Amino acid sequence: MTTERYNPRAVEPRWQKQWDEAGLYETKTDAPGEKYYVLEMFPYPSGRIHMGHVRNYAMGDVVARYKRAKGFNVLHPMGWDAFGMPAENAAMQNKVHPAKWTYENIASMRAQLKSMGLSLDWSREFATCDVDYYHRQQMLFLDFLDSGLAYRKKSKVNWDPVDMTVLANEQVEDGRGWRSGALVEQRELTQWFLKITDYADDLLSALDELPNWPDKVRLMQKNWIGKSEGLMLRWALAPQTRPEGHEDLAIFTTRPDTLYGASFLAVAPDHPLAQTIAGTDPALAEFIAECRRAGTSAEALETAEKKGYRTGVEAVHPLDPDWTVPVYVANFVLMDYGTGAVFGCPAHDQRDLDFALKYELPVRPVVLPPKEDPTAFTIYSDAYDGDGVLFNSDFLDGLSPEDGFEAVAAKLEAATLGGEAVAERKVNFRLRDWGISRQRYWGCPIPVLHCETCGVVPEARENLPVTLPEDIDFEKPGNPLDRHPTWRKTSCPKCGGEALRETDTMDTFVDSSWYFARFTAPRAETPTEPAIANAWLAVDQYIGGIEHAILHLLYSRFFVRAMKKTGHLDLDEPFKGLFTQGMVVHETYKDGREWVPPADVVIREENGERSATRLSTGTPITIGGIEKMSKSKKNVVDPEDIIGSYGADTARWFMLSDSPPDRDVIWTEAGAEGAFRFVQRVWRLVQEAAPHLPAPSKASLAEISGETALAIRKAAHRTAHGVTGDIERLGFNKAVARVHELVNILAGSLAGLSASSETETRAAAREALEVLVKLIAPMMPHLAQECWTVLGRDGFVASEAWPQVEDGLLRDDSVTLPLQINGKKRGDLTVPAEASKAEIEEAALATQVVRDALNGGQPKRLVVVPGRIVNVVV
RNA sequence: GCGGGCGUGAUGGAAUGGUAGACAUACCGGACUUAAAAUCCGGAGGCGCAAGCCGUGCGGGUUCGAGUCCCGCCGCCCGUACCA
Repeated sequence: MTTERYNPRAVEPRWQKQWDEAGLYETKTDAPGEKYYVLEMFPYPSGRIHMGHVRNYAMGDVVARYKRAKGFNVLHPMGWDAFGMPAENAAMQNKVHPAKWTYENIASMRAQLKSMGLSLDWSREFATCDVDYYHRQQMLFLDFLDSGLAYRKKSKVNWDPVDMTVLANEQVEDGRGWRSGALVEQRELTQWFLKITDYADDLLSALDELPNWPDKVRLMQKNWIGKSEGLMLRWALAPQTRPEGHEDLAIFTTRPDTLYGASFLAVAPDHPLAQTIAGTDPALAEFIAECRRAGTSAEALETAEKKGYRTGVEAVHPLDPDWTVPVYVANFVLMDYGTGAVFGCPAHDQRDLDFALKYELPVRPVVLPPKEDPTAFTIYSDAYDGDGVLFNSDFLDGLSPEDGFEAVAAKLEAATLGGEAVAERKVNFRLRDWGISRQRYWGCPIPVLHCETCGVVPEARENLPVTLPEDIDFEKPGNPLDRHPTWRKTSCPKCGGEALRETDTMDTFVDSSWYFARFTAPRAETPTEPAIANAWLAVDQYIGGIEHAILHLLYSRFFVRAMKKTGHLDLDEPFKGLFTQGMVVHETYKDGREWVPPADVVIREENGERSATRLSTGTPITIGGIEKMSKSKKNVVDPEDIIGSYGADTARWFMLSDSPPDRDVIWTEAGAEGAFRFVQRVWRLVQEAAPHLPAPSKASLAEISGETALAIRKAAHRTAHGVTGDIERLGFNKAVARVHELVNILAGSLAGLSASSETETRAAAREALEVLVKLIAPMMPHLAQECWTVLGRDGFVASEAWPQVEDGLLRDDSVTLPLQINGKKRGDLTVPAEASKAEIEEAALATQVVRDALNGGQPKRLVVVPGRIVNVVV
């Protein structure tokens, strides 16, 4: 018997062509079956797909194919997140137009994705840089503007004074511009914002309605939104010390109970009070200027050394008119949060303590931890932020922090300062409005005009789309729209006079905040066809990287609310189910200081020691750490190479098999080879058995009773049951392990199968092999299809129903329980499957191990968990 | 800095609070082969001749029983609002 080796290079394109011609994966909204929308985060068209894409899309494809087999009407589209900075960088470096660069990248990535054999509906494809798409985004923007969801305000950007351009946070390295090396300055610009804060409370409370999201993502969003209930509290400023026009200073605090521990106030460098004082205090002006040379990212601000400047202004303690504390300007206070001013309580906040120790401010503990002596309790270098009882706090002494909060709030709400209440209760959110203005070319133009008479005017809807000009130059840095000779000049739709176009384009997060809705009617004249969008949405299963846990997902959640308000959707949440996959990582290699790609490395293993040499030069190579695949470290494996040599099924199978899908997976050559061997193994198993099987659907399975045949049936049904549950829970690696087990069993029990084997065995073998083929079909669609044909079946396995599990085949007559003495396993106990607790107890006490352990005595305790364990405590 | 996560054999990992290491990779031995590859069979957490003891990043705790739950550390990863 000779078997032909499975050749994916010939088989895969052949079936892909046939699926394509049959329109197998094109979705019709009115097709039968309950709808199911599965979506993977669409890729940025960098030019080549990477292993992370293979993993992401393989997972989504398993879900899509599985749900189709379960009878659902599945929507599984693909598109391109095509605006953004890399295209502009390429334009500057290689003098290629961003559009040309982007569309060429899309063309090559589309070809690569198609070689993966994904069950995507390509007829719905679009790129966010298509005029057709951003036209509808401009319509949405105007609707948002009309409903008060878009507005302008001043905010800060990173400014490179040499390149005269705005920098993204990632373009700022150690406070300097990445190209010019110049010290970055903060600069204030008037920019466009979307009012995500209107929905802060709803975005928070609706997290509870998302049970199919990972807890960690919901928690991250909750903390990001950052709802806190506190007190807005005004401190009088001592008359001799305060500047003109600043009688008091409002701070926000969630801990008014610790007010007697206050030792300073601190305001943000941008706070009006700081600005006023800086007008007459050059040293403060210099301090503020220094703070502004830091970049705008929260990370940069918070990791910088905490510094303050003592203004000389003193603030009067709201609970004690004889007590004043100094007012500082501090680099760690954020103008965006609360009032841009805080009070410092060093004893109970680590950051305040660090600040107080540095500037030799008093540290007065006011919360006494349980079991501490109030006369001896002292704070040294660690602040105490736990619970306790208030002390050193006058009328608050003895209260809990919660009661202290209430007492202070009640007292200060009633007190007045300058004719108004000293304090008021306030709910504050950490979440800020979404700044969408970008001073860049390659993005969706914001469709408004600036008219000298009418001010800011929305572009008339009939004048949309506002398209990007094609004749641009990237010779100079900065926004090409700004210096375009004619593009800006237009007329005002309101007065007909001369007007200038807005040159800001939109953040690319806007593009990705509604693409899932556009897929439901990708060619509609309006942003959505509401009836169709409502029928398909929400996305039932969304799959993508954990790095999007907050921003992209939160913006999308905001967008469906805004689109609901403006009548484009009737939907509460965009993504019903969410799954966050891990990254694909790989070992790194270095030849001296130069990174070396894996393709140029030969690994040897001797006496358990791994060593490496460079293929092209023969020089020894240092094996480095396992890191996220990245161009800079060259530790990338090109999926095209893998698909070219092993085939798409092998790449998909390996990406699904080796690690839990939410964790990182390490790409290894050996793992890929192992997956390829398994492909061949399945092929051999099916091909060798096929000639000896009964004709399709001729096998009668009901009266099978022979031991061998029954064992085959049980194995197949047990596996089908397990794999079904695994895929439902997206446990692909476990599904793969079960399929391995089934193939191991079948390879053994079908080894000698021939035409003269028992009829029962041959019938069971056909059933088992068909189950196997259907189970692997979502993961390795080409191999499954080829096996399906070899088994004598017509048509597409992709159109076949998922295997039906016979529950009767899942049960065994007896079970073997581990038998523990004092929690340690000392034996096994085999009992009938339906044995009662009492029967198991009796059987356990009768065993030799237990009798030895008891030594004639009585057990102290007997724990029986039927189907699980028996534990005898002696 | 802050928020979130992860940590189990040589390696990737499995394990509703219930037999730690399923399944796979690498490795070792055997069969087949002139030989190799492929394939098939077998072995294997550590220590020990064995009975057994020890083992899930480190230190505590809860429990009849902890990889799993709680507290405190360490290390790595993600996010930190203009990377996508």
